[in-house]
Amino acid sequence: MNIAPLLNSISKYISLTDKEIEYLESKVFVRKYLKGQYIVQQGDVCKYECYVLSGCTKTFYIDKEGQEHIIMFSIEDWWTSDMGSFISQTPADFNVQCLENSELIMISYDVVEDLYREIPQLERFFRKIVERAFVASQKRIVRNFSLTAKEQYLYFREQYPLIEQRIPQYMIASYLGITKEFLSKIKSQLILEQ
Amino acid sequence: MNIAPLLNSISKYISLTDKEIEYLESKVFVRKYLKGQYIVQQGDVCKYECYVLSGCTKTFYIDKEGQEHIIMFSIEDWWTSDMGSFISQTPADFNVQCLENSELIMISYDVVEDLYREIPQLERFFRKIVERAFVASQKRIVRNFSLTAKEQYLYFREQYPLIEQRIPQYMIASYLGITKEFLSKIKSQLILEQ
DNA sequence: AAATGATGTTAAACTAGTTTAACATCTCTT
DNA sequence: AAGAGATGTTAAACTAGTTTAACATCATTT
Repeated sequence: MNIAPLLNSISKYISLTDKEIEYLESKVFVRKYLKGQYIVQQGDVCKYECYVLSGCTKTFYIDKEGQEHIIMFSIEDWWTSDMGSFISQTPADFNVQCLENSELIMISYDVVEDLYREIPQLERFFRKIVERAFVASQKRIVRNFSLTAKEQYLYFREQYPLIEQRIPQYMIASYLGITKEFLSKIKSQLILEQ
Repeated sequence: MNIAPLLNSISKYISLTDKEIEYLESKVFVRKYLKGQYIVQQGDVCKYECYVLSGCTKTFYIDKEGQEHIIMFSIEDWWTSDMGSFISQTPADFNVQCLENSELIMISYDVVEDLYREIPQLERFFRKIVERAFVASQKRIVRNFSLTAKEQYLYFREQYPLIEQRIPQYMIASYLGITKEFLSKIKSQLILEQ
């Protein structure tokens, strides 16, 4: 089982003993998903926090008009789940679906308390991970408030060049909160400008 | 020094020994601000995480056109700061200003590591606080995506009735991401409807 | 190579929310 | 009680982004 990328990621914030690494390894598992498969479904209780080893996922919800809205993408070395559902074990607001064949490290709700008890430092690691996620989320709200759709697209392209290449345009439009037609218009404007 | 409300809030997630409470008490302090005073200023490094004992604050930023955008309000029993600035000790994106005379418990960046070392459980407490803040922030993004301005206003009114009464309408408009003129229009529509 | 389904483009008509500007009301200070 | 400053309202002209609908392109399957 190859959890090395996760251990490497953890080691940026805390250092674990060999025993702790062994314990962590014994409590998590790796799971493969095919393109199109769901990791979390809206309405189900989210049982896992997932670390992406390879592949790509989208987190989205379907609104009352049946429209899909993409909240985030996750690629290698990112975390994904429906945190609201996970922490309170209530029905998920979001779906998480694989956009490519993917390999994830799964941390179950059933073991996460054991992990925190045996490896108290993990509490710190996840605190820091969530702090960063919160800051990123606030910054996204700021961008929504003060940037035009075109500016938001340029920001996305600059910030996540790797993601843009792997994902169809209409999903990027959904992530930006605009229609695919309008994104298409923005792109043709940008081509004319340069 | 009255930190009882904070201790009460902490006790919902973890339990502290008398010694730990004493240590916590020795490391934090209470500070009073007058209406209009700034707790954090855009561009400065945010030195504190603040727990609101009494009063009310707004967190906002000024965009490149000089427009103010309100990110959040904080009242009794809420936390406030510029977390992005605090965790990485870099210049703040946000201002935090008091809308009423306020009393805050201040936790300095200089002592927060001591606190985590002496009271490891606090790591858990803050992890949970930030998890909730992150979930709330994601839900706000969802509302921005799928609700009209009127629906967002109704949600705000239902969710934070206490805040609405304490704050001028134009700040609520700013929080919702709309102009004060349009909020005024929404309100007159709502009056006609009922 | 034809057919199918998924993705992307273009353009016209439309709408939610903005801008501008004038005016109304309220509260605090003197 | 008069004036000033902050807050709130109304309405007309405007614009960023949506909707609808038709068509273009590309990859995959048969």
